[in-house]
Amino acid sequence: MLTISQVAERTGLSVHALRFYEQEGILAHPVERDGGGRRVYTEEHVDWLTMCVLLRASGMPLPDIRRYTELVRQGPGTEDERLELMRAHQERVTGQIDELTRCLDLITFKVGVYEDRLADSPERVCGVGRM
Amino acid sequence: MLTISQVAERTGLSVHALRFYEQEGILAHPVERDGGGRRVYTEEHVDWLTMCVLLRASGMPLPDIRRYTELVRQGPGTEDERLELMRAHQERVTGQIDELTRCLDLITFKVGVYEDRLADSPERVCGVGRM
DNA sequence: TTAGGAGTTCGAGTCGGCTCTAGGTCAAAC
DNA sequence: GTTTGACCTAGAGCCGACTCGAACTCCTAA
Repeated sequence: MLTISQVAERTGLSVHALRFYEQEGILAHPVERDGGGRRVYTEEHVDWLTMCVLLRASGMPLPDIRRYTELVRQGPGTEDERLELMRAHQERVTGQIDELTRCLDLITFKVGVYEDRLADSPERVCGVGRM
Repeated sequence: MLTISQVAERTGLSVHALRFYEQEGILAHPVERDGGGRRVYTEEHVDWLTMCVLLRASGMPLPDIRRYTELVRQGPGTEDERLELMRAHQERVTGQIDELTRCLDLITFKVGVYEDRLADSPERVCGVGRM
């Protein structure tokens, strides 16, 4: 039994984002309301949202997360599509990691270049200049 | 001596993006114009832009790339700030890779879960259901 | 009983990074 | 000589994922 701000704190999402996610259908189980119409969350919601945060952090777009959420809501029998979704995302993420690793190589090379240049001539720099 | 569309093809940027980048000050050397006012690029531009594409692909924001470009334009004496910029970006990228790797662990776990579930009961799926 | 704080809805605004459109110029091919 | 296609500028539009604001309702505690 958690308030929206407690869930915000636990998940790292803002209260605005939490309402937005709910409206976007990014919750596997509906959020109850108390007498005054306020949202009442459970630990299950926190768990689900925590996973959503991870999916988002790895670049899964909201429409995909919504689709996945729908499949989970529909219950058993949708495992094949869930697997498909996750596999596709898995590939995207490995691809991203690969690309970032390639970029990192260049960046690390650049860092090395500047370190050397500055080590050689700490006062008046006289390197190649370009790039 | 290259036209904008040739540069677009070589760098993977659109012609729109190339004009936009120029306007944003993302070119270490100015682009010349022919008699008709058309941009004339050189291989050096392609090299520079290729690096910019890599920096963008690794999430460096345009303002940072612009700053880096300015420093290179200013020539020798700015190496310390260039190094600082690249080091900061290097850290961001390694951080990103770490985070993505953590996310990938969850995703791979999920994929495993669904593979097992589907392998156990290819016809009528009777798994736990939640998530 | 009233002030404060946390919650509500709905809709508008923001931001980065392009992308696209309109309206025009120019050189070459037909 | 006109049509085609690539180029130009300036500025508007788009997209995703929030973020923020206004105007309101509650509950609680002084």
